[in-house]
Amino acid sequence: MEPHRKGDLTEAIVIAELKRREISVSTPFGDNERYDLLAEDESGDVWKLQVKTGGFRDGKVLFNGKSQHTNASGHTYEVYDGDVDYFAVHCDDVDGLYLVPESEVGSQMSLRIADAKQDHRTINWAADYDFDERWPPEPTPSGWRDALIADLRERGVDVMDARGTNAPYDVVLRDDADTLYRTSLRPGSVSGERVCFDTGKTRAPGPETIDLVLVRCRDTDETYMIERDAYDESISLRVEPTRNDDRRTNRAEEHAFGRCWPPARLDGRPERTA
DNA sequence: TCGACATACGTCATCGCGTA
DNA sequence: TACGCGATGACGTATGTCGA
Repeated sequence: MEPHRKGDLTEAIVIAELKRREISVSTPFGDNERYDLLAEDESGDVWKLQVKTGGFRDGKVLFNGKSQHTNASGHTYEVYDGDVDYFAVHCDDVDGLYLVPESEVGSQMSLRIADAKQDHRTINWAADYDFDERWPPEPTPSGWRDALIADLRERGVDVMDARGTNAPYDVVLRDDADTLYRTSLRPGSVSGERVCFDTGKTRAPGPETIDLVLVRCRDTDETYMIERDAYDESISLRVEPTRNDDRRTNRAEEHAFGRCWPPARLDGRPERTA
């Protein structure tokens, strides 16, 4: 099978495997993201997965931890380097699904299934990376949600935590004028010069239930604020200016929380006061 | 319309290094 | 010294965008 189709087939298989385990899966729109899937665990954390086809050779499942591009000077290779959280590796030959942290993968990795002729401490045993053993992943050590809420309170923002309720938002923010804002909190990262985050469309918290989205970007160490009705299904915030500046371009710096808070009165909404 | 260049994908070979 | 892993890079494929 031609490689590109094989990659698509593996992606389809992984999606099916995740759905079979009742894991919520989203796929990025278009072909411009470095990750293949977004998977959400039971706690609501969203993980960027890069699907890889594993080849079975010499008792090992082999896969590459880099992407390859072609440019004028020939082929170039790029490691994911934080652009994804985990590799979801599927090997058709052994019908195995493995979850490997991006940080543990260099340009290539092999997961040993068969016994080696020689015991070696560098051997990566496939059983240690079995998907069912590894899912759900460990929460991010920083506890980005708590850190974000603490940061907001440090800025003097009144934050009411809505976790544990059935509310479609994570927190409610109150400004100095006692106006309340139903707010969704999202982790974000920089990919392709844009701040990427799960826009939440899979869980359908639209403008009718959410006023603001706060994105905590680990790469820029910045919190961005977006009014929910500023986009329909998705929005991207450019970290670097484009060559041809366009007024439609959403610049990340213009959404920095410190610059945007408190929000302008949301048009067409009844004023909500405490 | 077409070529250049960009985004992806997997396979394979070779080499260096660490370890038993 | 043999073995095993990881790094590197050449090679093949498909598809989309953009400008001449």
